[in-house]
Amino acid sequence: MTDHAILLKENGLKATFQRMSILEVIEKNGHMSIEAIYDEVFKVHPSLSLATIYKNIILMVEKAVLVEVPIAGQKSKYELSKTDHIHLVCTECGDVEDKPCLEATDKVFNDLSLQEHFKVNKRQVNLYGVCASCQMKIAS
Amino acid sequence: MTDHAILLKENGLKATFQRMSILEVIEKNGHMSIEAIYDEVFKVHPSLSLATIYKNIILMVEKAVLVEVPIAGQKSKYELSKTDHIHLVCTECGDVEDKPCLEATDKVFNDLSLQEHFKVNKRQVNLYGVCASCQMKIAS
DNA sequence: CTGGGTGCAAAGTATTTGCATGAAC
DNA sequence: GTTCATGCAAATACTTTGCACCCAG
Repeated sequence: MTDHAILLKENGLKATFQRMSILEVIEKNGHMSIEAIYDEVFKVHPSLSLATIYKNIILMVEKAVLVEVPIAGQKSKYELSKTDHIHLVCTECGDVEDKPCLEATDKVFNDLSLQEHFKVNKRQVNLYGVCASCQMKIAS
Repeated sequence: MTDHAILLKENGLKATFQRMSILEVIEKNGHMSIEAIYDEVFKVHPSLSLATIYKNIILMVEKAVLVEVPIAGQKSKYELSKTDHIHLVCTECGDVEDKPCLEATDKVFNDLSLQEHFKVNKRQVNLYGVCASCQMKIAS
């Protein structure tokens, strides 16, 4: 049984071929929009319908198998749940990279949580800018 | 001439009644979805069309009069451009509060910008949790 | 005046739903 | 076998566009 099958089972979901394919393409690409997931999964399983993608993304986000990454100026992308990190969003090509979350920020956010009578459960940090590869394209 | 009119002019936009109304309701409410903006502006100016809201939001985001605030599990909200801050997003009622951005995080992000060959232009920090007022509702 | 802005209605996308069929366990 | 998931097609919701008319500068 594959890791993805186990992950699904642990969350009370049947390990269908469709779900496994979705998790595979997201794992391979890191962060993907619904449309991009569909295009990729379609290559492997052409009969898979877009409705199935929608239903499963919603379900897997509810079960916390996936996380929605909302991004200014784009449709949301989805990633596998993993330890906290920062998103570097390139405003030229739209790509998203992960950076480890630094301890310093951890502490700041935790303090804030205590101060504010606001019980923080999750955080999302997006830094928007231009990635190395797009900087080079622009320069040339 | 009002502040909003000046703000629009400075960015090369005519100060129409519609645009002024949009800015007013956003200023009053802090963070609003397209739908919410429409509902509020409609009260003042019932002939205003949703298409006009869309056209103007897009325009004002381009001109940096407004900022899109993308939020997991909701449609994006829009706020007036202002100094950097953190968003506390309540996952119960959907409301968004601002908190000043702490110097400590500032420094961390700036350092990261230098390290990473990634030119950061803008940042967005969302902390998701339960606001004080919803915590009380849940408890009772 | 005149150019840009608005409102309307229609077109285009994106997302959700209901239901008959099919697959996982 | 049962239960839950899928695929399809239709419905709904969201967003954009084109164009005739109107208003701010």
